[in-house]
Amino acid sequence: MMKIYNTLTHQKEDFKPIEPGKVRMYVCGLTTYDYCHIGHARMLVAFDVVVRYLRAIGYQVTYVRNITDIDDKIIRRASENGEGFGQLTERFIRYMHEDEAMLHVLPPDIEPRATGHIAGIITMVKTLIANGSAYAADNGDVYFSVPGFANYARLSRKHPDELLAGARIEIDETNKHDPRDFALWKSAKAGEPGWESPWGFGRPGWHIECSAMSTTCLGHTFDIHGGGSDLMFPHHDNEIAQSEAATGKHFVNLWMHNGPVRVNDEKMSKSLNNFFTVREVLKKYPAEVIRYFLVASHYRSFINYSEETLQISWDAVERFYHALKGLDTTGVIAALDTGYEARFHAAMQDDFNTPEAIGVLFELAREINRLRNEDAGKAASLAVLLRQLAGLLGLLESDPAEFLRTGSAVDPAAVESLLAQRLAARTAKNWAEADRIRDQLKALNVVVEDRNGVSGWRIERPVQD
RNA sequence: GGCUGGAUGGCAGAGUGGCCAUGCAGUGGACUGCAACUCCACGUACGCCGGUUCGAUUCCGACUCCAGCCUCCA
Repeated sequence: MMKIYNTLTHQKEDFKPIEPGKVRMYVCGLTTYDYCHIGHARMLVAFDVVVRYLRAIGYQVTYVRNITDIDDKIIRRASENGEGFGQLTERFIRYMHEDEAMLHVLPPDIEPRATGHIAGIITMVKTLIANGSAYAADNGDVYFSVPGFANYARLSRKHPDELLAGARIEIDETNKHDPRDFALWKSAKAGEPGWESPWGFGRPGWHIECSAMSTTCLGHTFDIHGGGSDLMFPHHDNEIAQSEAATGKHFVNLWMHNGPVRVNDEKMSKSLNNFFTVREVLKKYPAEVIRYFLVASHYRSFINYSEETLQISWDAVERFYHALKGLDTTGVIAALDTGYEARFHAAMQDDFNTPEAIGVLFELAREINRLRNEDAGKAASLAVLLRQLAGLLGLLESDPAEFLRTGSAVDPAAVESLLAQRLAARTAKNWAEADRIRDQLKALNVVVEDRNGVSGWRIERPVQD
């Protein structure tokens, strides 16, 4: 039985989808006006693992992840660049898809864009006005009326009075009846893009798009809603308020939130401008190392991005590939009765405990190393199992020898030629010559590994400061 | 101030009422011509103070410290 932590109830719950065997899941995606950073990558990978795993244990998953392709930041950035907002978002959507592919994140089944759902958003806002949950201000803005919604902010467990006391009242919020009210529709200022609506030319507020897109794609009530923990308040609380006020139905059964990424033990955020983009990180580390780093901690805890943690991740991934290297797994069936598989699944079914699952994979790797000389067949079948299980995390999808030569600028043929000369020297017991060739290779960052009379090689990876 | 979460061995990071996480680094040994890779062995880890218990790092209570959210954010 799959157990998943529900942010709404603050406990792990047995996972029971509304429709047996099927899972309807919505995750808040990106606002596309800049490159993806490592925090985005964490969200993408965390829910990628959720989807992969739920599918692996037999669920038919409909995974929806939206794109916010119209909002204030997009408008500002486009205007700074002197380009249309659509030009800007198209470009960064393309970059996002490239980054996803690099990180082995499978695409969602449906990837709705806010600008593609304007009609649905307007319909929902109309409904909210009609039933008294929202009101149009004189300037063409439409606000959701928070005081009218019982149990507001039950996800973040904030008290209404304290929100009132702490609310920041700004100049453009003077049209609100209550400081906690939030915009469903924003009227366009001169020169801003927008759409015609019953309240004039304007654009949707941020929160309403997710309510409209999720209910359009998945129905009034669905199984899982995910996103970064920083979205819990106000975004997700507002989604709940809007959706339930509009449909009268319970919105979502299970809320999942991934933890934040910190950089050198400091909060990483747009405002501090200390974020690393996926692209720059990919220049320093192989994609699988980044992915390992992201799943080696539990998805709900915070993780710290630093050169040290990434180096440790690299070591770990190399260890796996050393275990897989040189085993002929073509046509081999995975070992079935090992216990490793059961332990791996037990960890994963306990709220996707990937660190514990990975611990099991390391034990499996050691077993492979132990067996490889005495029983190559069994070692190969365990290697197939290792690959299968790691595959559920989106890991170990590369060729071992190739991975161990990541970033190599040397010519493989030249290396092989030197290795052949060295083998001749070794056969003749000319150790001085053999060592000289090995030193020569070392100068090229090539490390020689002799095993069972066969000389393999790998690249000594760069160590960052 | 309110809400939420955290404090585990040199570092990273799971977990459990009594016995092993796991990875990296370290020490000793095996393998190797020497290395590398690999294997074996080793480390009196659970913030502080009380309580429950035969027994608590694990449960309960107080305390200290840290972080996230309450403003755009994955």
